Amino acid sequence: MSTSNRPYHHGDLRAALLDAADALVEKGGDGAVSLREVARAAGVSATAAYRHFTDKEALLAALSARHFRDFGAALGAADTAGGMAGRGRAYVRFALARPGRFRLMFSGLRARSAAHPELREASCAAFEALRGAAGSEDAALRAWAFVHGLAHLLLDGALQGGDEEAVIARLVTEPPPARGGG
Amino acid sequence: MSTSNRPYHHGDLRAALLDAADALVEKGGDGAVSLREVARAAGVSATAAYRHFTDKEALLAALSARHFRDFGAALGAADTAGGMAGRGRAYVRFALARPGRFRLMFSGLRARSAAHPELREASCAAFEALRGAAGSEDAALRAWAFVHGLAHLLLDGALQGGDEEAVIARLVTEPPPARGGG
DNA sequence: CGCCGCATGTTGACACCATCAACATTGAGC
DNA sequence: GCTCAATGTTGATGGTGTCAACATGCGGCG
Repeated sequence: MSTSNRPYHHGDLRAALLDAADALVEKGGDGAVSLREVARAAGVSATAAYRHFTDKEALLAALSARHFRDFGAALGAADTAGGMAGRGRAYVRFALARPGRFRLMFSGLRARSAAHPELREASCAAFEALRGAAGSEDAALRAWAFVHGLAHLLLDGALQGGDEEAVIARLVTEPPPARGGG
Repeated sequence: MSTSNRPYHHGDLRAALLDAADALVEKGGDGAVSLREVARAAGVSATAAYRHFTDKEALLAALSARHFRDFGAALGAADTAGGMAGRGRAYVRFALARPGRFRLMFSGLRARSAAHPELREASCAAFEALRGAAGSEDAALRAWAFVHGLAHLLLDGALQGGDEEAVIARLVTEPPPARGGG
C-alpha cells in the first residue's frame, strides 16, 4: 500500500514496516511493539528493518511523525467545520479512536524528537496549527492543555463515568471555561 | 527502609524492591525498568522478586499505588494552603518534579488497575480527593483535565517556551479560564 | 533443646528481544 | 553481460521475563 514505489527486492519494505508497526501499536500500545514481530508481519527476516531504520526508536519516530502529519491535517479539517470547541472535540476523539497512536505520538516525544528531526518538524507543525487559531497565546495553550488532559484521562480510564462521548460533549464547550485550580 | 519489619532472610525485600524500582522509574521512565536490574539493585538474585510479586506488572502496580497514596496526600496538603489554583500548581509541579513517577502512575493505569485492586483503590481515592473540592462536578473535571494536560505537555516537551515554572504561573490562575476548544 | 515445614531466596533453563557482523541476492548502470 | 551498491538473510551476543527445581533458615512443634 502507500506510495506504490517499489525499490528493490520487497517493494517498499519501509512502508510495509511502518504499516505493520502501526497495527501493533494500535492494539497493544506503545511498548507492545517488537522489531521482530514487525518484521514477521511484513514477511521479512528479523533484521531486515535495519536496512531502513537505524534503530527501533527510529522506526517509532518515523511512525510517530507520520501520525503527527495526519493529526495536523485532521485538526485543520475540523477547524473549517467547527469553531474552537469543534476542534477540541476532534482532538479528543482522535485520541479515543486511536489510543495506541495517540500514546505513541506523545509518550517519549521529548526524547524521540530530540534525536529525529523529522519527528520534531512534524510535531512542531501540528502544534503550530493548533496554536495558530486561538485568540491569545495563553488561551490557546490553556485550551490545548485542557483537551490534551481530557484525552489522557479518558484513555487511562481515570474518568469512569460511563459514556465518553457524553463527557466530551458536556465538557468541551465553546464559551465557558475551566478554572485554573486542580 | 520503610516498615522496619524484617521477615525472613533479607529483611523486607518487598520494600527494598519497590524502592529500587522507584529509583529506576525515576531516571529512565516507565519502560526503563527491568526486574533483573531491580533485583540487582536490591542485592538479590534475578528471580527473588517472584516471591513477593506475581509479575513485573504486579511490582509496578504496587509501586504506582504507593505513589497514588502519596499523591493524594500531597494534594490534600496543598489544598489547605492555597485555593484551586494552588492545588493545580501543586499537581503540575508534582509531575515536573517526578516525571518518571507521574508517567508510571498514569501510563497503563487502565490495564493495571483492572488487574490490581490495590492500585484501583489508591487511584480512585486520589481522584475523589481531587474531585471533592471543586465547585461543580464539571468544573472539577475541567480543572483536572487542564492541569493534567498541562503536566503532560510540559513533560513531553511540547511547550518549548523556556521557563516551565513561568508557564505554570501564567496559565494556572484562579479566576480566568481555558476555553473549550482546542 | 532438637526437629520439621514453609516462607524465602538461588540456580539453571527457555523463549524472546535488540542489535551487530558476515554473507547472499538482485536490480541498475556501464 | 558484468560490476556495485542497496537490500535482505543467517548466526551470534548479551539482555530480558518467567518457570521449575533446588537450597536455606526462621518459627513453631515436640
